[in-house]
Amino acid sequence: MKIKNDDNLDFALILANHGVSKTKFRIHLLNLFYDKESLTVKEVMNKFSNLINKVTIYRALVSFEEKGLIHKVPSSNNLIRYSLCNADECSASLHKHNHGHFICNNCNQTFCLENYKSPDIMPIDGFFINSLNLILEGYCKDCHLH
Amino acid sequence: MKIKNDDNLDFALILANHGVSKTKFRIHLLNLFYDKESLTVKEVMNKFSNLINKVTIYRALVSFEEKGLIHKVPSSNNLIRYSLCNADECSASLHKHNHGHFICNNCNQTFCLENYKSPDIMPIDGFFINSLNLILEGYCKDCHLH
DNA sequence: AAAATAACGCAATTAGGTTGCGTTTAGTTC
DNA sequence: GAACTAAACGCAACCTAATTGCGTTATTTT
Repeated sequence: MKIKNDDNLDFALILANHGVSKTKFRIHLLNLFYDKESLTVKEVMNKFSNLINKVTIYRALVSFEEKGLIHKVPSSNNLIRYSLCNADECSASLHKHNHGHFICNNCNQTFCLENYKSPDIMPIDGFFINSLNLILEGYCKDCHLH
Repeated sequence: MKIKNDDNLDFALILANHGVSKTKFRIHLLNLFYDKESLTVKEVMNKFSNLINKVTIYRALVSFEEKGLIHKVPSSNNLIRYSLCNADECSASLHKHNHGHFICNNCNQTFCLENYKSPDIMPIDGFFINSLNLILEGYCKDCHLH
């Protein structure tokens, strides 16, 4: 289950525990990830009303990823998309969700599909698996009628 | 199972049956897809020794996709990647594979993981699903030792 | 509080992907 | 199979996402 930020989490503390600098921007960015299923750089820029330089966003996302806070989500629309790691399923080197994610081909929003279960990760000879993602794509309700 | 081109397939005929022009390039391109699990534009360019203009490749891929010959495969490295449709599982509007695909984060090669089974597609209210992909990422044997 | 380290913003650059248009090739009709 | 139509092709230019370098500012460490 996704943790909501009405749990009154201390985002600065979470950053510290992961060895990430506690700048105002990065605290707010982490907060964002607890609200949204997944985010692209563009979405983050919009959330900050374009007041934050895009380079800063790119570097913060890379830093979060390196420290195991977030992980990339594959998609067909060639945009880098990140999602929050959850302690139950993600480790520093192995990322997964137990459910599928739906990405709208029009508005690019992402939704959790709890009904779609991901298979468990099992080792396979010759492959060093870092992540497992079950990706569904199509159109969400709002975009279907366009 | 993946059909191999030692089945002596008539690629020109397959193109014709899908309403795609049978140019020399497109016949060879389709042939390529029967050899390789999935392809990016870059990989196609290399296969043709950069003799084919990239625009031609992009447009051929879009055409193949529109006519239901290939479909996009999501990945985290923001590259457009296509894979051959198989008649068993893909229709014009709904694409899936019954097994997972492994993408190497280093060499970008793709491998079928038949041991990983994709869940069946089931309709969900408010979502119009076009594709389902089970994506595993990491490093292949060759790239792990770098 | 001072020194060391990392984040930030700006400008410039790279790279994947797209568009317009004139030319060539494939498909169609007689 | 010659003439016409439609689509594919190649080139140049363009767009947008992502990256790099570097001087400045903020954070972390001691």
